[in-house]
This record gives sequence, C-alpha cells and structure tokens, in this order.
Amino acid sequence: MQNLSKNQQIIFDLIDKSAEPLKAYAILFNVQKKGIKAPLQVYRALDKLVEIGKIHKIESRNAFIACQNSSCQVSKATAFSICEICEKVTEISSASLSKYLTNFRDKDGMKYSKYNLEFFGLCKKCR
Amino acid sequence: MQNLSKNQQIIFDLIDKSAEPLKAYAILFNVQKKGIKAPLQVYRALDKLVEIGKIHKIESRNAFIACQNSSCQVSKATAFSICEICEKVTEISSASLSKYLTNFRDKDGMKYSKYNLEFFGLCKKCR
DNA sequence: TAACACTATGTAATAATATAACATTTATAA
DNA sequence: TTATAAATGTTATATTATTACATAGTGTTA
Repeated sequence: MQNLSKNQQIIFDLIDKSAEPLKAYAILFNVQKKGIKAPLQVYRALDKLVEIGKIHKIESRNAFIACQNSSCQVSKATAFSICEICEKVTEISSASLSKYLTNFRDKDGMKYSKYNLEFFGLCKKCR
Repeated sequence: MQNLSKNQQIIFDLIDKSAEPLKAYAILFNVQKKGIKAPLQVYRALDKLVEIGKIHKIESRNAFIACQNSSCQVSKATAFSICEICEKVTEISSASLSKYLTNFRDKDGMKYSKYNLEFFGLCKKCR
C-alpha cells in the first residue's frame, strides 16, 4: 500500500464519499475548485487508482466507484450489480462467486488472470 | 427471429465476417461506400443488433462482435475471453458457467435478469 | 551532494465515442 | 387504407479519452 499523490487523493476522496459511480467529467467539474483543471489530470489519477485497486471502473457505464471490499488490493476479480432503473451499483463480495470465476477454465484449459462481471436487474427499491 | 433492415444487414454482415471485434467508427468507415454516411446510422443499427442478440458489445473495448452461440437469441447472458496482448476476443459458451451465473443470487437474494462477464488473460499464441 | 530514474503534474490540442433533435420514408398490421 | 411502429437521413453537438510536450517533485544510490 502506497500513499496517494495530491491529485490522486483529491479524486479518490470524491469518489469514495459518493453514493453513486462518478463519471470522469463529473469528477473534473467537482475538483476544478481544487485546482484540477484538465481532463487528463483526472484520467491520470483514475488510471492509477484503478491500477492499485482503490477504485473500479464500471465498464458498461463509463463510471468509477471506490472499492467496497478490501480497499487496498489490486482489482483482478470484480463483480457488480447494477440496477437498470436507478443505476445504483453495488460491488458484489461473494467468496463462492470469486472462487468459481477465479478457477474457471475454458474449453482449451485457458486460465484467466483477471475478470470483470456486471449483473443487471432491478434493485429492492425499484422492483 | 425477424429480418434485418438494409442498414442492419450491411452492418451485421461486416461484423459477422470480421475476425476481430469492430469499433463503431471503423464500421462507419467500412460501410460508407454502401451509403451509410453518419455515425448515428451505425449506432442505430448496432443498438438494434445488440437488442435482438445478433451481436454483442465488448464493453471494455467499445467494440462489437457477432454472436458466436445461438445466433438469434437475445443476449442476456454473455461471457468473453479477451487476450490482453493480441486483443483476440472469444465468446465463451459454457453451460456450467451460464448456469452458475444465471442462478446466482446475492446476499439479499436478488436475482438478475442479465449479466456480462469479461475474462482477461493471454491466448494460446501470446503465451 | 550530484546524478539518475521514476512518478506525478500542468497545459493545449485533438481524437474517439456517442447522442439529441428534427424531417422523412418504409414496413406492418388492424 | 389508414394508422402505427420501425427505420432512415442529416446536421449538429455532447461525452469520453488520448497525444504530445514541458516541467516539477520524490526517492535512490554512488
């Protein structure tokens, strides 16, 4: 676990306290008052935060959420549930699921070093 | 199973005969000689083709491939393997995997209507 | 300390991906 | 056939992400 740089910390804090996934330009808008002016500054911090596992990208939404599991681990195995109405996203933390997927091999016996799974449905409130 | 419209057919044929996933603007470039001139024409056809399950979107790559399984089904349960070097993408067709994921319920007992899974690793050639 | 490598930052420009809005045409079905 | 839905055409614009280049900070080690 390493310390975050100034921009990384500003952007992580914003994402971490957000109730929903944040998009890059929404982040940019929010941190402009803190001196982060350009998209690239945001994307660079996001890249690093994803790399070290502090945040995850929700690929189907182009948005970022803070890791809700063991917050300092590299993200090699991620699973999320996404409500198609309210867009609430929750990180799924299921030992059996991650075990199943981590050990999954395809027909050729290929084993994977990483996966990302996104489930879609309706959350409790929206059902 | 319904017939495809003109634009849908042109774009599906292109994707179907492609060895790798195609991006929207690569598709646009390729079909301009057939009279499809604007991005929106491409995106509309792509949306429809995804909706009816003829193609899938690889979310982490913003690219589209033809369905390699039962080609006329709605895509509610998709899984892909992606080589991080050559970017080869293969649709995974595993009954046990799809059964496991289709029946997966989270801690709240929530069941999902759809999922998308992307595995990352190195393909045979690149290993 | 100086020299080096590495990481992070700042800035401008631009590329790549995707949608809004509006008008028209074609296909389908009652 | 007339109404309805689906698809098309076109322009403009919004959103997401990267290239290129210059500078500054951080940590190591000789």
